[in-house]
Amino acid sequence: MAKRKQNTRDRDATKKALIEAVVSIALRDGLGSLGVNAIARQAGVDKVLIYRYFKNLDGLYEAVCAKADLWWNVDEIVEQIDFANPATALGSYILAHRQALLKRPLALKVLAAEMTDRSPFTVALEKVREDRGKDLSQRFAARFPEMAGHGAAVLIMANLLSAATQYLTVRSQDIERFGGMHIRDDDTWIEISQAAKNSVQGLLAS
Amino acid sequence: MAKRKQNTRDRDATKKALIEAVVSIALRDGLGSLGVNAIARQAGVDKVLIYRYFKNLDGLYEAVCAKADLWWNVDEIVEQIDFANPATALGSYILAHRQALLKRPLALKVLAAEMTDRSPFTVALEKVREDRGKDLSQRFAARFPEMAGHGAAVLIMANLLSAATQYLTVRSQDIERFGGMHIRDDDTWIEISQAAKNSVQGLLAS
DNA sequence: TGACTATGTCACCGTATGGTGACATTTATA
DNA sequence: TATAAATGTCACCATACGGTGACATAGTCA
Repeated sequence: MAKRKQNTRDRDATKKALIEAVVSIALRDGLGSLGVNAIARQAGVDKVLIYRYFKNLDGLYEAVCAKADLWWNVDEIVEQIDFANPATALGSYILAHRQALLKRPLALKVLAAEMTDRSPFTVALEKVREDRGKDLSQRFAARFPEMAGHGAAVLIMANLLSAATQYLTVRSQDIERFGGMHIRDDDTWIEISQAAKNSVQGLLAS
Repeated sequence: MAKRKQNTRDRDATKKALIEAVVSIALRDGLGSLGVNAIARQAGVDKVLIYRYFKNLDGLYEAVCAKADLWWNVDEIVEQIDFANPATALGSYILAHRQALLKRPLALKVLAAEMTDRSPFTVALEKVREDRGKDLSQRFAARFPEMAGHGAAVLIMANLLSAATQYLTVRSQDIERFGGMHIRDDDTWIEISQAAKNSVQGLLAS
């Protein structure tokens, strides 16, 4: 279990071991299982060093957040979006959003934990998510000025579909089906993307 | 804090006090704060009675689930739905779904907790939710046979919108906004319902 | 009444937690 | 080289947890 540290006295290495221990426990058992004792044990280090080097558990958590990429980069999303028209863009965004989340298991754990607890992890996620969200929606608005004419309906649908994608992607880590849909299958998500595209298309045609 | 029980020796009253203590703690602090000591303290009863009368914490939880209504009744939803056409039906379902959840704060807590933990609460919720969901979708299918012609797209959109409603309603207990939408305002949800209705209408027209 | 059960109180155990102070040893500085 | 700081180990504290056995008292039934 414990990554034994030999006699090496290296502050940076110890801090790194602690940070990695946090991530490893969070991924294995969830953020709820984090604690000084468990983290120190996992890092193979005395727990007192957490207080010495990070002052707090929260200080350690903040250090983890600073090193982890908790959310997608806008460019990473944009380059997977088909900007042919607003509808196809939104359909492909769903798939890109889901893939970006799946690439970040820590983000999935934080998204799950933020439903019940507030921690440095969740506040860090809130912040970066809000920034990226605004950035992305601005890029959408810039490419599709015609969307403004249709009121807020398209924006609302985008938010709804984004929320659903987030929720179902997190849940798909634990459950197989939601309302009959096999939310772990890529095929299902292609159908979801298509249905969303067609819906928004109908919305714009009206 | 502790609801003092006087000298009354009444097994049923004690069991009731324990059950109510579970609910009260769950609503105040979340399911994660439940434990023998806290529950017994809240009920003003010795913790050993939990083991005597319910065998386990899980036994007590199951008793709580048996008495609580963790999910909406289908009739309660159906009577608020406008079955004029599939699109308006789905739009009104969103509002009915949200209202039914808001009426059940314990359901909201369980929905939040099931993201990170599995407990008798979450399995009970899973079961009743699945049953009611199937029932409701059958009623939809019976009233709108024309939906079958449009493939699974409408069903998929119904599931997505249901997931989004569930997620955003739970989150609205803790946060004010999601992607710029004020998810606590009833006005916002009317707009959401309208956007969803128009989307599905467009989907059926295509 | 007497015996027995049901109900409830209390003290206690082992374990784990978050947190702190005292000590040892390595490294760097004067 | 002598001194001080940095790094790490260890023992310990108070608290809370889940869980159990021993005991007191109220109700019930023969």
